Amino acid sequence: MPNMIQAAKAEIDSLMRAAYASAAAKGLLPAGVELKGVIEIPKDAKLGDYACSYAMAAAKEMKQAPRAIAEKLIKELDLSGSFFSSAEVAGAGFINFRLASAWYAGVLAEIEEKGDKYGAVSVGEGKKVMVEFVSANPTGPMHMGNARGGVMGDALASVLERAGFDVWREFYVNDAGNQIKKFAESIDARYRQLILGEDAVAFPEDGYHGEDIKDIAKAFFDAEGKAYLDKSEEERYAAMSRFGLDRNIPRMKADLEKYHIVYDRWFFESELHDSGYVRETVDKLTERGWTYEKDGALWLKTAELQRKKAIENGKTPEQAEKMDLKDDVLRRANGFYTYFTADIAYHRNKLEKRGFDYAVNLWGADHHGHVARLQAALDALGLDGSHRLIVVLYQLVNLLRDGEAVRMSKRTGRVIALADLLDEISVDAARYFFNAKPDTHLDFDLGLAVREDSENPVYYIQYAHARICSLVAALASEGEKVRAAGDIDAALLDTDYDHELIKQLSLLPEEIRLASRDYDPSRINRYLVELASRFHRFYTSEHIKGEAPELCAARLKLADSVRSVIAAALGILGVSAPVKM
RNA sequence: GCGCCAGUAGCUCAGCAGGAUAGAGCAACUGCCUUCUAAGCAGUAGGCCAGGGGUUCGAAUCCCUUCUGGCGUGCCA
Repeated sequence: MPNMIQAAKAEIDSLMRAAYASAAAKGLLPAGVELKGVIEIPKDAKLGDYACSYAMAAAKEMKQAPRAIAEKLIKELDLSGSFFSSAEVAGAGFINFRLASAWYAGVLAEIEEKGDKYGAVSVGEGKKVMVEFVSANPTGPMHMGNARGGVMGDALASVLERAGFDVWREFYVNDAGNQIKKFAESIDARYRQLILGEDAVAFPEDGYHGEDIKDIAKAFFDAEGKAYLDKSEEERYAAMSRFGLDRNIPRMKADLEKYHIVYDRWFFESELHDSGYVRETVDKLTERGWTYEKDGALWLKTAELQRKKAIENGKTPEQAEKMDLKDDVLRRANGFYTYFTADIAYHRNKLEKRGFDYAVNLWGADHHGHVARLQAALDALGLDGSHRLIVVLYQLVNLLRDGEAVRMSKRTGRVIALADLLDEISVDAARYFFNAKPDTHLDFDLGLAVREDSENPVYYIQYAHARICSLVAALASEGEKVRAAGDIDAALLDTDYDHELIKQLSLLPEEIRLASRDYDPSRINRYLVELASRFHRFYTSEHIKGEAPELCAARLKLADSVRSVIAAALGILGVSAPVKM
């Protein structure tokens, strides 16, 4: 069932076609021209509620001035029984339509019918999409960038769900490879320092220097005593990395759950190695002729693949030749696979083995160099990575307090950790503020996030919701319940405030469609601020309680619809909708 | 060098599947609570959309180019 925006646009299209057929039949306009152009909502509501550019687009082919065509078409327009009360020619040849009360009533009815599912659209067609986000190294505590990625990933997943995709949330745990080796070496060094003294054991140059490593070593010592002092390096590393991961991963889960982020699965990189899937993936690339051996290592021809891709994307062969590209190592001379190789295998696992139509990843912007080559590698496997792997890059977070940069955490003397942030601000504020437009640096101001006034958009939105809840409760206690959409007279909602508010309500499905198209859930933030703003304006200028019964009922219904839509949209962002403030 | 992203009001940003006079919030000033939450509302101001070319009825939006900033360019992850 189409939403009210689609319904309005579809109706304008058919009205215009009927008008053109009629005008052509009378010989007023040349026949046989295919009508095209856009039907849109004008930026300035004074111009009209919907605008149609068909007359302008047809001007050339009809060999008439756009305004003249528009005048002829409008004479043939029959608006009776439609969603529109009037139409007029304006500007260079626009035809502007004015909505009638039946359409406004339709919006309220749709909101009532869909409830907290209002805004859902079906562009996803049930396709399976995996959203992989955060995927922080399990070798230490998470930081602000992870918080942003977590909040954005979770909100994006929700947006895609509302857009009709079959969504799966996943955390990729890098529990194999070089950094785990460093992790184990670091714990081992701290463990032995604990027993033998700090000076007796050298700490690895490129090890993890954080206090958390000492804590892990201490816990390991408490559990095992000196038993591991004399064991082989291999045994020590295996036991310590296992011990460290078993301690860190549940903490990461707990930290993310504080932000109300829950995954369908935590996928372990080691699984890909242990099952032979990484090797099998490399073999497949070799079979297809995309690898070669050099200096004892196995290489992937990523340069050639990326040039091919660049040419497909419209670059000239000369430009592609000029690109400074290098091939990548899949298997090092020491026999170990690189992180890149495991990543290729992981994405093959997503797209091929597990049958996801799309893999959406949220990465910090510093990883942007990997996007093209991972896509290229998946292309080489015949998986169309250029289209099925979508990477959303987000810039890092600058933490500010009242305009000044915050670098240190008071508690640890180090960069503020994910979990500590919630000591200062609410989950709602974190979820709202981190969900900003991904491709710009985010200045996150702790002072602003805790402010309780109009400068803080979270409170502004939540306040609108609470205001309505309190209004509904006050009227209910006087026996005035919110009526069903069919039982109010929508024609009484006839002020500009009413109309602007209802039109904003009608926009949520469109916002969700665009947010999913652009992989940008922050559209919902902006939508909510605008909705709250229009509600506050309506509320200030129009009374509800004490008005004539029918008017009171109509306005109450409108307010309650706003309440429902705010709650639904906040729900997508994972922000609460308080009943009282 | 090459690649990706960004450059719109003093600040933070919308608008970028081409449409009408380029928007909002903040900061500044002025008003509004004897009826539903003032955590709210109303009003005043600010611009060569980084520069230059092109495409067309029409460009902040598309193309080319120059400049500025961020990031990347490992047998690291």
